[in-house]
Amino acid sequence: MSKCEQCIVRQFNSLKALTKDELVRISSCKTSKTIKKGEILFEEGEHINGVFCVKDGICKVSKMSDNGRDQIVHLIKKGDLLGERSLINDEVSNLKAIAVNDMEVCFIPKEEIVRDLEKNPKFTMDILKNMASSLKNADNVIVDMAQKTVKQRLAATLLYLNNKFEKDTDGAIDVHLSREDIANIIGTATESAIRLLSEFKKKGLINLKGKQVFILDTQKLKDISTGF
Amino acid sequence: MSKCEQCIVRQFNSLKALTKDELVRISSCKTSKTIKKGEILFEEGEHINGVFCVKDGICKVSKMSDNGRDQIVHLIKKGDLLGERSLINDEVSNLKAIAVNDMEVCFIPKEEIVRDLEKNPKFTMDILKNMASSLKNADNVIVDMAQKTVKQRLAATLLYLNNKFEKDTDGAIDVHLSREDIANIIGTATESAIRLLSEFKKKGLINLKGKQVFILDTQKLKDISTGF
DNA sequence: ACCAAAAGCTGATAAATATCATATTTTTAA
DNA sequence: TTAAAAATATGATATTTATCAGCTTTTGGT
Repeated sequence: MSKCEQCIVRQFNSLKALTKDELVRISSCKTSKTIKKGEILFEEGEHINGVFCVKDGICKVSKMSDNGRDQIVHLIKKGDLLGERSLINDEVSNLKAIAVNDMEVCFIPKEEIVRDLEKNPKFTMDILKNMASSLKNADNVIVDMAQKTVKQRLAATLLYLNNKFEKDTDGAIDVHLSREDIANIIGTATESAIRLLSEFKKKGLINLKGKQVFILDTQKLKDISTGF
Repeated sequence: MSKCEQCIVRQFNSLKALTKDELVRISSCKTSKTIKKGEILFEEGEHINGVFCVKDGICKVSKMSDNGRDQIVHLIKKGDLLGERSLINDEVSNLKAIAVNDMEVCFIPKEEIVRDLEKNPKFTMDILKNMASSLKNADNVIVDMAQKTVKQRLAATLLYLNNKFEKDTDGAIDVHLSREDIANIIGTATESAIRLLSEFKKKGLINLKGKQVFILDTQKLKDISTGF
C-alpha cells in the first residue's frame, strides 16, 4: 500500500493542505482501487461516504435527465478529488461516475477525513476555495448551455478538452471520448455532434482519427464559440 | 442603524453561525442601503469586497453571454446572502445583480467578515454547506438547460418560482418579473416565453394578469417539466 | 390626463436541432 | 478469424425555436 505522504498526486488537490500526521492517518485507512474502463465508481442515489483521489485515468461524471439522456457535467482527471460534497452533507449522490479509461484511485472514508475538515482550517479553506471556483464555473456553464448554439458549445467544449488534457504521442487530445460522450457534454443528439464534428473537420479546424481529436485552429474555434 | 444581534433575517443565512460578539462587531461596520427597483447592486467585473444580507426585496443575478443576452442564474430574496464568493477568492464578480423590486440590504465589508471565516469554524462550515448545496443545484440546472425543451424549462421555472416565493394577496406568485426576465431565466427568446405562457394559460395550467402569475395546476406543470 | 416609451402580444418565416432510417466502419467476444 | 454488436456516418424529414414585423396594451413621467 503506497503512502499518501509520498504521493505526488495530492499536491494537485486539497489534500496538500493536510499535515504530515494527518496524511499518515489517512494513509492507513485509505484503500487503493483499480477501475477498468467503463466501470462505475458510484451511481446516482448511492451514498459515497468518502472521497476519491485520482492517481491516474479519467472519469466522466454525469446525471440522467428526466427525458432519459445522460448529461456529462464534469470530467475528472489525474490529481483531482471526486466526491468532496459527500463530506459536507449526508445526502446521496445526484451524480454517476464512470471510468473513461483505466483508472488508479484511492478511496478515503468519510469518517476519517471529516475530522480534518473540522480541525484543520487550512484544509477547510482549500475545499472552500475549490467549491467557490466550481460554483463560478458552473454559472458560466449554465449561461453557455442556455444561450449558446450547439455549434458554439461544441467549439467551446473542444477548446476546454484541449486545455484540460495533455496531448498523446500523435498530438491528439489525450482523452478518447465516444461521439456519444461528446454529445452528452454539449447536450445534443449524437447525430448532431457527429455532423458538426465533420463540418469542423471539413473546414480544417480539427482533425479526426477514430476517437482521436486534433485541434488545428484554436483561434477559429474561439471565434465560433463566442459567436464572432 | 439597526443591530445585527436583533435582526431576525440572519436566522435564514450563514450569519446565524456567528457569535454575539462577532455580530456586535459586524453591526458596527455594516452599512444599510435602500435599493430601488431596477437599480444595480453590483456589476460584472466589479470587486464586490463584501456580502449583502437581504432584509427585504428581490434581486436577479445574471451574466451577459457572448452573444449579448443576459442569463439570469439566481433570484435572491429576503433572508439570503449575496456575494459570499467574494470572501473566498479575490476575483472580480462574473455576475451582475439588479433589484427586481425595492430592496433593503445590509452590506458587510469583506475585511470584517473574513476574520470570522478564519476563526469561527461553525460559520465556515455553514458557508461550506451552502456552497455544496448550491453546487448540487447548479449541476441540476446544467442538466435541465442542456436536456430540456423550452416548454419543459418554463414549466420547471414556474414551479420553482411558486415554491421559492410567497403568494400576494390575490394568490399570485409574489415576484413580478417581466416576460423578458422569465425568458432570461429559462434561456429563450422573449417571444417564445410569451407564446408558451399564453399556451399554458389557454390550457388552464396558469393564469396571467399583467405581471401576476397564478399557478393553477401544479401536477400538470410537473408532468410537462419532466417530459411525461 | 396625456403622451411617449416600454412591454406585451401574434403571425409569418427562417434557422437550428432532433428524429428516423439506413449504410458503413470499427470493436468485441466467442 | 469471424460473426455479431456497437459505434460512426449521412440523408431525409419533422419539430422546435429564433427572428422579424407590426400591432396593442401598459407604464411612467410631467
